[in-house]
Amino acid sequence: MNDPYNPKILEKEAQAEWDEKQIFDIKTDSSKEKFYCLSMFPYPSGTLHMGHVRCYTLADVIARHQRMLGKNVLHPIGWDAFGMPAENAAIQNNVPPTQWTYDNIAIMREQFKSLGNSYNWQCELATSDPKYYRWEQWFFIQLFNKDLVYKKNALVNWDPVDKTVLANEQVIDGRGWRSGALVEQREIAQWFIKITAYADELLADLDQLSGWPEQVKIMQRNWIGRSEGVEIDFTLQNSEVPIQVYTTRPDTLMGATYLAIAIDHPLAKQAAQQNKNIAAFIESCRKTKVAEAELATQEKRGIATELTASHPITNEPLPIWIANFVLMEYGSGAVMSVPAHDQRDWEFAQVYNLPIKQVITPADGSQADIQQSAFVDKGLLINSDAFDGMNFEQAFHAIADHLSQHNKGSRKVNYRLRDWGVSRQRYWGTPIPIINCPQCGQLPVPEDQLPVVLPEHVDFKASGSPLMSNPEFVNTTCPQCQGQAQRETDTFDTFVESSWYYARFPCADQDETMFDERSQYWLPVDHYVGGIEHAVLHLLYARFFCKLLRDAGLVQIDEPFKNLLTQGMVLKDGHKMSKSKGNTVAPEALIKHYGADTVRLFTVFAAPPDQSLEWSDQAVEGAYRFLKRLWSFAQTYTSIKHINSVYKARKIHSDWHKASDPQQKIRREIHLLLGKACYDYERSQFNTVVSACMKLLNCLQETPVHSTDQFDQLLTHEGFSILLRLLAPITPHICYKLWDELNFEGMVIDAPWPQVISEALQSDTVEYVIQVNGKLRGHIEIEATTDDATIIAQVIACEPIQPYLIEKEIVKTIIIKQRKLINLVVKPRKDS
RNA sequence: GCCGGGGUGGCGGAAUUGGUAGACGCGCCGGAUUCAAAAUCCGGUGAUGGUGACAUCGUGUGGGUUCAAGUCCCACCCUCGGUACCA
Repeated sequence: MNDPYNPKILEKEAQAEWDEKQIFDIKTDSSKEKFYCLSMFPYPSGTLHMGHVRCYTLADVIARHQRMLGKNVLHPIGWDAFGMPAENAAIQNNVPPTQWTYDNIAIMREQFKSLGNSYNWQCELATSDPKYYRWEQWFFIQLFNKDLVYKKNALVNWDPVDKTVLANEQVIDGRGWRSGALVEQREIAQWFIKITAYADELLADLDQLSGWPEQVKIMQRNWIGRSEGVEIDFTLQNSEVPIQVYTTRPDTLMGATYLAIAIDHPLAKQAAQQNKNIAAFIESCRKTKVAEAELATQEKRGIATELTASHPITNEPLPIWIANFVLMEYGSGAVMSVPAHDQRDWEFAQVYNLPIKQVITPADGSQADIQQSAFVDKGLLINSDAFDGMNFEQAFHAIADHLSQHNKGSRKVNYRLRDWGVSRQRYWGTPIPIINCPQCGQLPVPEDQLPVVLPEHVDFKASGSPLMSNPEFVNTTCPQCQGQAQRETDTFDTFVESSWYYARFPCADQDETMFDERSQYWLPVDHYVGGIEHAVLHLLYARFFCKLLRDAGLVQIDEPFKNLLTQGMVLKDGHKMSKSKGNTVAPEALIKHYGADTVRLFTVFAAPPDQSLEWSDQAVEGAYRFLKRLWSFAQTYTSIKHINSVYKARKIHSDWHKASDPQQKIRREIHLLLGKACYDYERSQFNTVVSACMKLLNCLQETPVHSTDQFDQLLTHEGFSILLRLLAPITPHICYKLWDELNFEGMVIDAPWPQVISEALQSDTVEYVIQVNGKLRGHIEIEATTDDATIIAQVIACEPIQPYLIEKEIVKTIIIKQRKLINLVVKPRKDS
């Protein structure tokens, strides 16, 4: 304790002590409320980066805080172990993905341990472990049997040189990242899970997630994109089958001047067979990657077909165009184009000289200039025969009714959300447990043959998926006819594994069932921590899976994550840290140099959790300095070691009211700061918790060193015990050590959370801010019990504001904000 | 393009949600200590004008509401995340 602060030794000792006492082992304790704290498990990419450190520190702060609040805490960690990087490493360095992945896990596990996180290591799991993914395969088969999965064609990025499917990330400026070849869209058969069957529930249940950030809920709502509209049948000349179009603006139907269909629409494909120009156009549109951002920003192009549709009301002929901006995945892959009232249609009509017919006019009687741009607001109908004069609502219903009466359309709820394509043409993932039999079709692998294990030795050099070129894996027998059959060689999207891991942690060792009673006890996750980049995909899939699991009777909850903390990015020089930008900071070196507590303190203090964090070497130094100050302060006050023995049982001295004014003031300040810190813990704003702790230390340092005054000693005792407990979740090692050294009772992590003592906060006077015309002009100390009239009298009489009231000013209004502020609204005298 | 964040001193950020803008920390400046440096400690630090008390301006830009706006409303700019095969 006389030595300088030495985190290297101190932290190792603390961690060894926690290990030895097994304080983070899971305990079933019915006397305590359970609290499941979870951080999004990492992909084992090699070593921890600062983004990891931030996420896992925040989660650890929450877990330790909840534990100190008296809860029984589960705080597991595992590995999202399947993914592309392992496969890439295998190709580049000739290392098997299994080895690469498990080597990385070993490194990162040690790094996690050096951070001192309070994990339940018994729960550790890796998704690449057959013991894990066998339940995923099993569950997929349950979904298959319930008709919740299906196979259909979907587009992928195709590298014509490497002859592989590319991820969007692997397409750089329209070219394959390795071959440099221009990518093409290609249709292949893939498995889908029917998330759209749950669209309504996924949308509705967002309302019950009061512990989620509003922005995440809004993003999910928009992603699901429920809309109410009308599906309209446009009859096709020379065809029995009508072309279906979905619109949310049936009121503009009379202004439709052409139809636009996606390049993948069956009619477009048909047209391409008969017309070389159309075929060439479609071919040229395919030379782009499959990404919404790409489609939405590219130049809008189209080509006319020889097809014509009839307007469902007027029977006017409408030309059909093929356009690169119409999405096959949304609606029916065809839209009615109303250039007067849709900006995209308007621009398209300008380029291709298509007619623009105005049918909506502003409701306020003004004129819309549709020569300049589309008028997209809702308004009153014109040029629409029987519907003229109607507003949006009236027209919506009148036109919808008209169409359904004539069998030409009906009201329809539509979603932007699409079914989840889970097939990946890759090796390092969970094999999809399906057998394709030439006689019997697609059959699930019998449950007693699970898991379908990923073969270890495969050829990464062969084209296509490595599994496809592995005959021992591919060839099997049909479970139905016992004939020759082939296994599915695609693997699952890795989002499938991360959609249910939270429920598996409590029973990771369970080989008999997917989940057991331990999962039921711990679920739902009480606080989930992870990056904002997962706001939609992962968090929506995980919610979806929870509902699938519930409907299969496997869990008893509707939603998996009660509270959500989405942490921001870690940036350096304004950019996301990444190897490619060369701006990474390795946490390992920092931990070696400063210790884990400093790294933890910095990441917590530097920014509010939900916002991006700008890296600063100097601020790390500052965090270190604070811990050194804390350490040397404790050394100065080794006298409280003695006091703590004396005061152990007596937290509050009954004679406290006899303490001096300065002493009372310091104690008041301590408890105000404690209140602030507790409030900020509750709202997960940990950066200001640290700030309050720094102020608290500054405040304690105002008490004379080695004072023999009993009240000074009491202040030091109480203040320091509060400070150590407030800091313990953030910098657990130094707090553990100091608590022990200074003879406080037990371990700090087992100490009761400090409580604000209202008696300490009491004050006889209130300081009011005085404003004149909203500008700060002074302060006044007023007895707390004073009534408003007296307060006003005192304020008007008080010295500092006199210059603002003399002669030319008269008081017009007085605003009083109780216990806070008085604003005198004054104006010049008329005669001055 | 679309959806969602963010923009406050030299820097990270604070402002208990409409009530003292800049807490806390970093950096910088000055001082103490030291042979010297590091470390540590003390003081100062939004801008402009003034010797000074003080005054005026000031939260991305432009408008608006209000006794009072970083906070609410309208329009815009920049930037970050997501955009369904990165995880």
